[in-house]
Amino acid sequence: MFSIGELSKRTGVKIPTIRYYEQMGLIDAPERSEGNQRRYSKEGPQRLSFIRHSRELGFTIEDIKGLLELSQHPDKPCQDADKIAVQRLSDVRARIAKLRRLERELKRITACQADNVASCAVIESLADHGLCDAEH
Amino acid sequence: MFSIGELSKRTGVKIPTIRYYEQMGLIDAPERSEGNQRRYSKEGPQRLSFIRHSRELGFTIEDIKGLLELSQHPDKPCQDADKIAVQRLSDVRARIAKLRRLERELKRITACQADNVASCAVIESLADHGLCDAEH
DNA sequence: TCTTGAACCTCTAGCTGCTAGAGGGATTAT
DNA sequence: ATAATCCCTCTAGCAGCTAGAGGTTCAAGA
Repeated sequence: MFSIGELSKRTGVKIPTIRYYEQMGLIDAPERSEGNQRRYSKEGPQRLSFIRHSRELGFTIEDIKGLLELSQHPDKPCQDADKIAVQRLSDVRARIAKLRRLERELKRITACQADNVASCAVIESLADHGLCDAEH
Repeated sequence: MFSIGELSKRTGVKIPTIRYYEQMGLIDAPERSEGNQRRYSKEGPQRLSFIRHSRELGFTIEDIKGLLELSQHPDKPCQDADKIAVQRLSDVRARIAKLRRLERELKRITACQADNVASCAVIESLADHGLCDAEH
């Protein structure tokens, strides 16, 4: 049995965020002390770490709800979980591709040698999308 | 002189977004018709395209304010503009690096061959951060 | 000229995923 | 017993829009 502050320290999830997750239904409302303070058992950190890790990987709250639901039913086929992860993977790849294009353009832009804004590549490039290498 | 709908079509920026930019001070409040509707002149699309392009490159509204300010003063040195762009470039690179790590982990996770959730790598990996290749 | 329907207006509230603060009560160590 | 530190709920705020309500204006056809 430990407090929310303790749970926060163990998992690296901030206190208001823990309460937020509780409100969003990601974690069950824990028991309370006499004085109405949250008291977590040892399952607390596990579930919260799962959530934290998933969030770091970019899963949405809704995704995580689905994954948690699944993990409560160990006999279900894991295709659903896989589907969510595959979707995430393709999101991530798309974002990487897009950022690479941006990187290329920003690199070009920042190679600016002009002395003043009138002929500055940064401003010019932003004004004229037609100069871009790629679409975005 | 054209309407906000026309401006929206020409620039690809949605109507409420244009009004939002006006409110945020990115674009000047345009003239109005007799009946209080916005009427833009040919400078409208230029500035808005600049903004749109900048947003696509991930510049914040505040960044763009700075860049627009600069572009109004063509005799200023362009170091400031360059600084903003360089900062963006390093942001983008950091984001790419982070996403690459996520991609690697998701790829590993989605190679799940199990039949049911009990031994599914997706769930397991998310539960146990210790299995990660990298930090995040 | 009148009428219709599309486009426009302002204002408010909602989205995601938290985070910060106010104003108060509980717990813990000394 | 008291002080320091924690915790409680509730509300509001962040970015960058987006959606809706409820009402007005515009432009084109009859």
